[in-house]
Amino acid sequence: MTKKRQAYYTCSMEAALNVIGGKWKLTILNRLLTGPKRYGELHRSVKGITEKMLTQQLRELEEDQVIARTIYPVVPPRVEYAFTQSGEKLSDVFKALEIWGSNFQHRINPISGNADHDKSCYVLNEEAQPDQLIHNP
Amino acid sequence: MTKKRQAYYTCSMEAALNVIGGKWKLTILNRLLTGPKRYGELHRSVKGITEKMLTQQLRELEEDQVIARTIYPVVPPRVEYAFTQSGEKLSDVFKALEIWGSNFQHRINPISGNADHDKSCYVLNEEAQPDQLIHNP
DNA sequence: GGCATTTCTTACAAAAAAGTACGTACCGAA
DNA sequence: TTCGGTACGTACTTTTTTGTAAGAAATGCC
Repeated sequence: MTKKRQAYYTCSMEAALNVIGGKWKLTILNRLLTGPKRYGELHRSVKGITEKMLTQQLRELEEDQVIARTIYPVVPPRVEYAFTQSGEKLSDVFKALEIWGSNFQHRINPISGNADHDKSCYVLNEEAQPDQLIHNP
Repeated sequence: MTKKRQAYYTCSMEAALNVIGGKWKLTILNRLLTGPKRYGELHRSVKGITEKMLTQQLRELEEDQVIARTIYPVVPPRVEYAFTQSGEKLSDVFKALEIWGSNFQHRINPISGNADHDKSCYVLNEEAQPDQLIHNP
């Protein structure tokens, strides 16, 4: 999402989605939930992402003040990314998303457990119980 | 988002984002928060959206069982869209998004009030107070 | 000097999403 | 018989996003 990155929205939710949207943003932020991470760690952790994409998404998140970038003046370079105060507040959104998404998954695909669930993904402690199947009347 | 619409995800959040993501989804769902809406109503309400996009997004939301489509066999046709049970649960996510997005907006652009705020947007009753500005140390 | 390590850039190509423009069906009313 | 209103569908173009591949800087170590 090299998105327009406009500063004005007609709706707060759209603003939020612009920050969170994009193919890798949630996954990256997810990794940061367990604490600050180095560029390389993120790169290994978010599997499939290219360096270009990682850098780009991190820049955007930084621009949106969701994460902060700390450069240690060493060689080879060491750069760490961590949530800002504002970014940490996103955890509420994450929790809601996680709960709903979990239910959604169970509904769409009730058989498969979490067989191929990404272990490095943030998961709620509380068991998010799948709700019953909804049948179209 | 004619997205891949894959059924398996490694992360519930990604699943959720796939349902919610896309340029118009949130806006459309937002409108449905105040009750079932007809196709035409949505078209007028979600300003800027084309009929093709509206139809497409509605189809995807329906496919994901977030909304339900009711056809009344009359002429001219009357079609209504409404949240499913599952879709209604998204309101938690909306609330979290709305709160966070609102704070985000105030932080990014603290001066402008809600001058050009879309009146047909769902807004929380409770005042979402902007948090203080965060300065990069 | 040449190499390794880490964190990025940049130019270019491919894929995905969104937009444009126009067409269709239905049936009652004029 | 043509027209109006509603809810779409479809072919094609444009824009946006993502991916590929390569390079670059800084410095300690062999």
